[in-house]
This record gives sequence, C-alpha cells and structure tokens, in this order.
Amino acid sequence: MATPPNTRRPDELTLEVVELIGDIVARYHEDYESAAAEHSLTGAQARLLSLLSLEPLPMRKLAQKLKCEPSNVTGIVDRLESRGLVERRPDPADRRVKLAAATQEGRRVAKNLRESLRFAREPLAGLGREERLALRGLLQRMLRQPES
Amino acid sequence: MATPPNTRRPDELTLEVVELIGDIVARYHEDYESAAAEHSLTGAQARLLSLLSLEPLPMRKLAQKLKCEPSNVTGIVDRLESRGLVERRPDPADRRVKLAAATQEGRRVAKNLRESLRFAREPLAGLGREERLALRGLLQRMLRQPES
DNA sequence: TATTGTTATACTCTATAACTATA
DNA sequence: TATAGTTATAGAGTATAACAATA
Repeated sequence: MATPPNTRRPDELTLEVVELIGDIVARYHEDYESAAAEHSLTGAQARLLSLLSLEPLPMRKLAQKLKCEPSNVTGIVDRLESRGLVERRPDPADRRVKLAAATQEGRRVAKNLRESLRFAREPLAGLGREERLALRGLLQRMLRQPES
Repeated sequence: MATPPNTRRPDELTLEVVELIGDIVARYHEDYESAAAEHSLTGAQARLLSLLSLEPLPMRKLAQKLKCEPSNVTGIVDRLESRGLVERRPDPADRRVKLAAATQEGRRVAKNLRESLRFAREPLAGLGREERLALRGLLQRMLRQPES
C-alpha cells in the first residue's frame, strides 16, 4: 500500500520539534543580522555579498538565489557597489547580462562576516562529535523531503 | 581546569552542520512567509498576531518579543487593527499602557496560519518517532547554550 | 524625572509595471 | 519576440529623535 497523503494534524512531538526549530531559526537570524550590522551591512546585503564571494553571478541569477524580484537586486548591488564591495562586469558571451562580482575588499568583508557568525560556535558548542554527526544526518534527511 | 573559551576556528563537521541549519532556516522562512501571504499578512504581521493569539500584550512588550523598536509596533498594530484582527485596550492598572489583543477573527486567522505551516508536516515527514525524539533532544541542548 | 506610546523622518527591502538594449 | 537589467512607484519594516500623557 502506498503511504497515505500527509494531511493529518501533526502530533504533539512533531509540534514540539517544529517549535524548537522556530527557536533555532529566530536565534540564527538574530546572530546573522547582528553579524551583518557589525560590518554595517543589512541582512540582504550580507546574503548577496556572501553569494558573490564564491563566484560572480548575473543579476538575474542573484534574484533567483535570493528569491526576490530582479528589480530589487539592482538596488542592493548599487549600495554594495557604492561602498566598493561589489562591481558590475560585462558578460562577454551576452551583452545583455551584467555579472556582479565581489571586489577583493568585498571578499575580505565576506570572510570576516562568516567568521563572526557566533551561531557557528555557541549553540553547537554543547554537542559532542557523535551528536553533531547525528544532527547532521537528521537535518540532511529533513532537507531531502520534497518541496510540496 | 576550566573549559577554554571557545575561540577556535570551527572544524569541518561543525561548518557542515551550520550550513545545514542555514538551509533549514531558509526553508522555514519561505514556508512562514508564504503561509502568511496566503492570509494576506506580512511576516511581521503574522508574528505579531501569533503572539497576541496567546495573550494580550502591552505595545512595549511586543517590541521586546519582536526585537524591534516600539515605534515600529505602532504601525504593525495599526495595519492589523484596520483589518479587524487586533484591537487596542486600555490597561486598568496603568493609563500609559495600551494592551494589544487579538480579536476573535484575529485568533481564527492565527489558528489557520499555524495549521497551514507546511513546514510542520513535510520536512519532518521523513523522520520516524525515534528520530524526532533524538532531534528534539539535540535542539534542546543547542538552545540551552548561553547567549554570549 | 522616568516611562509608555505615538509621530515625524529617513533608509532599506519588496513587488509590480513600464522601459532599454540586446538576443 | 523574448530576455536581461533598469527605472519608477508604492507599501511595509526598520531605527532615531522628539513629543504628549501618565507615573
């Protein structure tokens, strides 16, 4: 028999776990925003800069990754560009495309940002290696669930 | 000897777990925002309404819980009030205070909102009872870590 | 004097629609 | 025609500072 569609009301344990995840999410966000603020960045700017610290991306692609409209990306990149953290380059293959890329300074800031994320150290500090392995496995399985 | 302050660079496994948590956070947020949008609410409005569905709160207290300035709460409550989901009541004990409270309709919307949070069902659907118990334990221990 | 809530202001993020330059 | 990026616009969230009412 196939698994029935999951339309039942979640049980007590599930709700409890969902609430805990909500707490983790809140904690993660606070840490992320305050780490960004320490570098005079907004959350959106920090996320975009972090993406670009890995590789240059077309504006369109950035919008997809940030899950926002392309018109928003223009403004965020504008602000980062005016601070010298990001630059726009032409795409040799398609003259319509502009590639946004982190400058050297931008990569430096992105690196500092990553390292100042307290969340990376503190909440996990109470877990031993075995527990982190277990947590990793559980999170991986959760993320492997279909979108809908 | 006391445990040394945790200033070391996080190891590979920790970074991996942090990244997974980042993915979970992103997924949770998408779901939360889209559940809110289905009820024509913004994320901030949904969070505030959810708080008030439990108990009436002074504007000041709401700002603390939402971790924003009190002046912002005025606007969010204004918008919810204009839709009949929230109302302001005087506090008999202190005439400076205004208590924000969910209306009956507001509580109904908050309940729907909670139940339409897909995150409560799907990502956890792949985990059995034992795994959920393990996850709960791990998350609880993470949240028990000090703030700083 | 201190506190509560509000107003005024300015900035950022957001979506939508219209525009341009390329393809 | 279709696509990439931009501009214009309007609404919402945010912090800061100043204010009225109350403690």
